[in-house]
Amino acid sequence: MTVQVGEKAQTSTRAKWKRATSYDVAELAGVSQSAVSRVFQDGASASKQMRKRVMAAASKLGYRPNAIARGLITRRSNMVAVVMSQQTNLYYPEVLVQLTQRFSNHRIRVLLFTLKSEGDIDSTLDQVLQFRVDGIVTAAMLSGAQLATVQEANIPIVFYNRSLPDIPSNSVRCDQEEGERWLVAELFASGHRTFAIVSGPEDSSVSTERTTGALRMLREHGVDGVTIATGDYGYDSGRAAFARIVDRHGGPPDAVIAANDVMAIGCIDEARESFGLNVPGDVSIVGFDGVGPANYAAYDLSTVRQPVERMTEAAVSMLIDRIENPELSAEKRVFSGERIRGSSAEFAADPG
Amino acid sequence: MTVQVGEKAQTSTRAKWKRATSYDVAELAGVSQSAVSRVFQDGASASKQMRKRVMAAASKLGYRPNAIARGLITRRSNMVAVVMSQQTNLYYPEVLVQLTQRFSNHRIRVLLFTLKSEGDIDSTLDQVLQFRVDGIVTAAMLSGAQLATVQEANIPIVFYNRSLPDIPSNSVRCDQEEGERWLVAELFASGHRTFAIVSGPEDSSVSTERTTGALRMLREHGVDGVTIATGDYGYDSGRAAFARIVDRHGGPPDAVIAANDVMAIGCIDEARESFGLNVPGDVSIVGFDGVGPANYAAYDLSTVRQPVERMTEAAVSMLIDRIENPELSAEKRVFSGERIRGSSAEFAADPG
DNA sequence: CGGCTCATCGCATTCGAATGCAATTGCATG
DNA sequence: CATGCAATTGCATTCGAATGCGATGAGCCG
Repeated sequence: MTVQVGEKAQTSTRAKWKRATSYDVAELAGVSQSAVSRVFQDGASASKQMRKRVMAAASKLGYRPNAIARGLITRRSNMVAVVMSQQTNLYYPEVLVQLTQRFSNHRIRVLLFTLKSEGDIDSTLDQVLQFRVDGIVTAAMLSGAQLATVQEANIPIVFYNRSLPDIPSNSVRCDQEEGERWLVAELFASGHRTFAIVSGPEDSSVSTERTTGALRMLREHGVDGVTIATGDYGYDSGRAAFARIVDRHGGPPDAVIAANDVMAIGCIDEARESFGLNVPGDVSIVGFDGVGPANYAAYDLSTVRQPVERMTEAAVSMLIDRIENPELSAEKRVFSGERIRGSSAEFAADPG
Repeated sequence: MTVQVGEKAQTSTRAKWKRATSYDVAELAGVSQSAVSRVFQDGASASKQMRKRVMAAASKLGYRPNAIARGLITRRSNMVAVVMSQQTNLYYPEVLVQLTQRFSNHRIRVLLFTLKSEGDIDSTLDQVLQFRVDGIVTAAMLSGAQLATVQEANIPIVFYNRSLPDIPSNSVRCDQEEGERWLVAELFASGHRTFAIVSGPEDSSVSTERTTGALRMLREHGVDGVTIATGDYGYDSGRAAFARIVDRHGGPPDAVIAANDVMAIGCIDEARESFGLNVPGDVSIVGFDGVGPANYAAYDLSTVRQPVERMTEAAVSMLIDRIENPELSAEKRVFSGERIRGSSAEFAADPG
């Protein structure tokens, strides 16, 4: 091992390979290690002069409490796991940003786990458990056995935008079905009679909820034989889906219901560019989510916006409650989406 | 403390408030704790039958090695910090997703830190250091003092899309200036003579690089008196900026150079909707990044795409190299952006 | 059959901070 | 001045896994 000092500017005079510990600080300050520990805690008792001496020594050594060691003894890592499928973050980055910042306000850090698709949670879950996170927010579905594993480990968990029916578990979600029902109702009320649906990936529970919600409402209105094309939530898949729909349907339907905004935008572009159709004149197109591009003037989607602010706030406070109060019983919070009447679909005039 | 058992279904017969430790497993298996530890390590020596006995006991107890405790003794947390400004993730979620997945392939987890703007790193950096991460990828600028702090703590750090001139540090970035110079060159070659720039937030170093890059090239072509409007990388700010530009310029310039795609899209919509202008007939608009919406048919931006795949791959492997090999000297990797000739700007015909 | 090597295993210690308990001090009160 | 109470402080232990070292045993060779 070559001794290589002085190459880099050492701000401090002590060239240290090891980071300073509370013992080092204690020694320099001439106090006990416990004292150092207490100075760096919130509610601990330490005199003013003690604080001063310790802080002086600490800053001289560049000491920072070791969160790992602290976590070991306190059994609190101050980390939560956020589990997301790739899509969730790609098409809804606000969710992650807001979760992170809200947790951070509570001095909690986010350990991020992303999944290629909602399928491969198993190995991920194992990792989550190994890191002894204080809690979990998951935007991916878990099987009953997986949930049991988590509960056995006594780790509070909050489901984001999914919920396990009949199982007591904490969840925060947007009412996908209600949103779809409104969209369908508006479309139907304004005269649309033939419909097509662009669904998301098969393993996306959100897509399933939206699709079945729309289908159910359509059936209630006596609409059957709805063409369904599957996409992957991406723009290109939306365009391809629209083309397939026209093909299978033998022309454009009155309305296309896409499982998210990005695919809806894809549909609009395909309708306009490849088929020379007028949106919403020839075909109405609606989406779901209320993401940024839905507002772009070229699209101005009719959609349902998820109240991300309130949902993330709810998820964070719910999880923190469960962390501090493990015996709290389960709770499910369901938010209605915000109904947005854009110009991508012909809706009846706003009654309001 | 009320004893409250049986409320929830306990899958296992042992109602445990504490998670199983390696000692518990050792006891049940009738071996030493060291043996358990070794079975759960990669390169450690343990006989086949030992493995079997220990694994049996472990799975019976639902044992999982405690990554926190392991991190304390090995001085490796197997976590890296990813520091991002809000914008980076909102307008470029791929970066985070890819970093996370690539690290995860190396059994490394991502601890996420988001900043409202690039300004408030100080408090964040302190947190990063407390968690004893093995390394840092930062998409936010650090001051010299901050970098010194990190280096003193012996934590490898890789800058993503920023670099400190004259300071040896690891960085991976896209050549913003080169990209802007190409855009300007194309615009100039195709006859544009009056220009405006929509810059990003003042504290975004990426925006600064792009803006000054464009300005420099313009000046080299003898163009002066360029109108500059400031945005915040968001769509609405792009629209507002365009309006201000027209106002100050007394009509639309030949070309608008936006610091990112989203603002470029905002400019296009404002030009078309509010001013009835033709893009690119009346005004050419270019962006930067190559994000998803840049491809939408309604916009089809001329832009420079960042090679995110290669950049994240480079950042991850560079950081891991430094973690495993701390004495490696600094390295800067600069990638050229991919030049995209969309239809949002009138470019001379592709020579290729 | 003796001696040797090598794989395997257990013992004891270590990582760095938190905390219960006891000792000490300071301060106010009677 | 004696007593009581509360605030500080230090000692010793604890959290859970990793690891150097020595002990044991198996297997191999001569």
